[in-house]
Amino acid sequence: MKLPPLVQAFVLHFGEMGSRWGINRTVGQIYALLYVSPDPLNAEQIVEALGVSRSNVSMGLKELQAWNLAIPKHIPDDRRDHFTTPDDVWQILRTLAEERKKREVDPTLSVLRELLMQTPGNAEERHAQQRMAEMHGLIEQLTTWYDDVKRLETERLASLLALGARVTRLLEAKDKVVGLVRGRTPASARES
Amino acid sequence: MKLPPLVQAFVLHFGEMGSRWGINRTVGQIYALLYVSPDPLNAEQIVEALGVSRSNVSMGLKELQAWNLAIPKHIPDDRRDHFTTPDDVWQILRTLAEERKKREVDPTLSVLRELLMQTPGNAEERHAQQRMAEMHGLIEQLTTWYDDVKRLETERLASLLALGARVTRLLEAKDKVVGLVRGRTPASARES
DNA sequence: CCGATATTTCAGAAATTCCTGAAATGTCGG
DNA sequence: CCGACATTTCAGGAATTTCTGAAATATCGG
Repeated sequence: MKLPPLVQAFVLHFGEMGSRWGINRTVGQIYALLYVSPDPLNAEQIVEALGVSRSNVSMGLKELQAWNLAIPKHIPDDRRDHFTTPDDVWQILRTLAEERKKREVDPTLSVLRELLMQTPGNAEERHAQQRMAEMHGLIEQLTTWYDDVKRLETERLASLLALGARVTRLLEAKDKVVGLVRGRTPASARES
Repeated sequence: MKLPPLVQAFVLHFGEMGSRWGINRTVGQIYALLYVSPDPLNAEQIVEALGVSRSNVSMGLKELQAWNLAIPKHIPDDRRDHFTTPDDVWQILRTLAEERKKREVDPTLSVLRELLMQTPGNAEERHAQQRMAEMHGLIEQLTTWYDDVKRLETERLASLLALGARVTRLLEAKDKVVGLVRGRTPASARES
């Protein structure tokens, strides 16, 4: 691996973290490399930069594409595929959340739903089902919130984050002013 | 493994999902079993229920304790350690978020900080550092938000979620009424 | 259709992670 | 301190995942 020290450190770190994130080292490194590269890279360049096999890069790119974390950029007069990462980090965040939900949450939700349909055979099962219902309720609420938030464009999402928990304090005031808001700005009131 | 069908299905599912969550099958199964059990279980009971080795259970319990997802309950007149999961699912969510942040986010944040301190040697490194700065900014904002929200007690967190993205619409109204709110509720106005 | 180039597939080697049984260690009542 | 029981440690075998090189497939200009 021959890369500028700064880039190399970044790439190696992502390789290491990869395992904690459920992706393998090579995939993490490829992502990191594409992320900091000024221009799209082709597979051969990645091979040279990372010192891994061509086929490994091919598989890694395929996985990154499945995650929507690497996107092919066609370069004129060049048959080879070139790849970048989406450039808006907020978009990346959304993508990551979406994919992780799909892989890590949805299957559990569907299993829980199925198990909650069944009739418990005894007290032990009844208690288990009760606990499953609690978990199901939590996950449903989280995914509902997520579905709600994920459509926000970057700017609003950022300001929502910036507001953070202070929202709840604003909420305390909400009841006091909501009727007033409705009266003055019918358009925004309809949306709330 | 001899368990009521409902429990068994739940336990097996958590075992399968374990790998996607960065924990191993046994740990996932132990957690699931404790989660649905009406009473705390000791290691030997877990061995019987899951059909894995005693030492495996010992290691699994150790890991779950490190995650704060299994807590020892002392049972009078019994030398053996018994374990449960925290019972409030919202608390579990907080714990999970905290631990994942610690393992998956904090190390990256610290690497990024370090790399951003260094002086880039050329245009390529300068660009890389620029991208790292973007990522750093995003993560910082997320963790700030998280630190802000994590202290909320269950009830408020739930209502914050229930509100979801509708908050932003409320925000639009905020500017229009903020002076009014200030006049009526000085405390909440200071915070907005 | 051919030759040149690019990419993918895939069997098995390499690396890593998981799990077990045996031994070591810890803890308690007496 | 001893003996009974409970738990932890850990070396190495088992299982899984990752990676490679070779072969197969795809794509293009001519």
